[in-house]
Amino acid sequence: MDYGYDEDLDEMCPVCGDKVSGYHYGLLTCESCKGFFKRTVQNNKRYTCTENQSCKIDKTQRKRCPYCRFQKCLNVGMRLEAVRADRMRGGRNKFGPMYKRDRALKQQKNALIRANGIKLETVPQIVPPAQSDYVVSTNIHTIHPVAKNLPPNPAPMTPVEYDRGPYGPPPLGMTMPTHTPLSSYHYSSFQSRAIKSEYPDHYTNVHDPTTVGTYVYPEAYPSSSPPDIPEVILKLLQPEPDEPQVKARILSCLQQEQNKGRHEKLNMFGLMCKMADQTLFSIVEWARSCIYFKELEVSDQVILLQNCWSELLVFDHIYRQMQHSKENSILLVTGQEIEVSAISSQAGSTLNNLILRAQELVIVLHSLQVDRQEFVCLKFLILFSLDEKFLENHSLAKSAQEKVSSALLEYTMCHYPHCTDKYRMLLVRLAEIRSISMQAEEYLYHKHLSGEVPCNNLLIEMLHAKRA
DNA sequence: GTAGCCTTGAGG
DNA sequence: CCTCAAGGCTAC
Repeated sequence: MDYGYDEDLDEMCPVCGDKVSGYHYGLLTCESCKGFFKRTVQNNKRYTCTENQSCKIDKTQRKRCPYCRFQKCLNVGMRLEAVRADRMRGGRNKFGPMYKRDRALKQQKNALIRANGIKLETVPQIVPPAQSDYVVSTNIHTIHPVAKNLPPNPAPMTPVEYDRGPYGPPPLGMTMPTHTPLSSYHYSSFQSRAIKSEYPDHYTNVHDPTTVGTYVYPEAYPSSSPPDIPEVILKLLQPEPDEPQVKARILSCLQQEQNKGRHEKLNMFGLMCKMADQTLFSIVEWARSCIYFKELEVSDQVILLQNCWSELLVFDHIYRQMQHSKENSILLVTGQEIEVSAISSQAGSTLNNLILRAQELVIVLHSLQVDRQEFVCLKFLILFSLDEKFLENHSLAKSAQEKVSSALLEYTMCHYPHCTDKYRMLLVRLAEIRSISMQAEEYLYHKHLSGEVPCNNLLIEMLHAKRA
């Protein structure tokens, strides 16, 4: 049957621009990128980029940086699942119907061009897994969670999702060449954070707060009587970003995104990624103007941020929900509200579990009456959660961490005398934030591998940096 | 390691 | 049968 295949073959490989030789691993690519992708996945190869992970990949330079080439393969939508774990030759895989549909679309487009001489928008190569949890309105102000009644997907195959893909759970060994097992994760040695399991044994691993109080901190209280709020905390409060300003900036950024061409528009999940991406920019800005942190060498700043970016995002989310004070809905950084029930009916089990865990933590922290002063301290302690090796060589960071810990202890004892163990209870919760953020990273990584995270996303850069 | 060509084999 | 997207082979 003629699918207009000749026209397809005139196309350029989305990875390197070379001539396409057919559908390979989910989309039309050239023979060399097909082979490269196969070798990489089959042999579980791990590359590193000697530049800054943004090398240009074209026909002449594609050999120079396999790291960026493979990233581009994933970004344009090549599918790890299409590389067979059993190496069986021949036959057909489940992408067949998708390829067929894509051909039909292209044929339709070509027929229209021939008939009308109209130059149409490019028909995208196989719509990347667009199974959105939500239907995205064209206007960011009117994002609404929508039930299943909307767009019936004409594709015979539902797109792959981490939670409930059509092939069952993804064969991790095969599909995640850069996967780092959670168990090999570096845990901080810092006080309550010296926790080995994902679900920490609360309290048993917690540093005795009384010993923290024995530190001497000449800078913290320079004058006679202790002030109402320790000076360190006052300094931590200063670089706090202006909420409305951040809100406006992110909102306008998302609006800009939605005003792009039709095919570049993001689905709900994509928008959420963009939102988190922009929030992360604000977090980095905050860190850079943060006392002690700004005095560190840039390379050390990078190490710290790479270590804790997802925790800071989770904590930012949680603190927003604490102020929001509505158990049944989630407040976004843009000021929009989404009903939890609407999310849970649409999202997969992993995302639901993440939201649930975060909401539970919101309740706990709410009952602990965490205030803004404590919030900034905890944020700082997350930022300075270091592993043993780092700590040994960075006395400045170590003393900063101790100063803030001490200030937090003083503050809680002074302002919440009825809640005798508040300091320790707060630190214990940092471990839960760590655990949630790690689960979130895994989730995001799977979403990224299935091509659902928009390109040029800081979150993904951070993920890769951490896994490298 | 790369990339062009070859072989395979389920599904149409 | 034929198709074509998998994996395999091998000169470079």
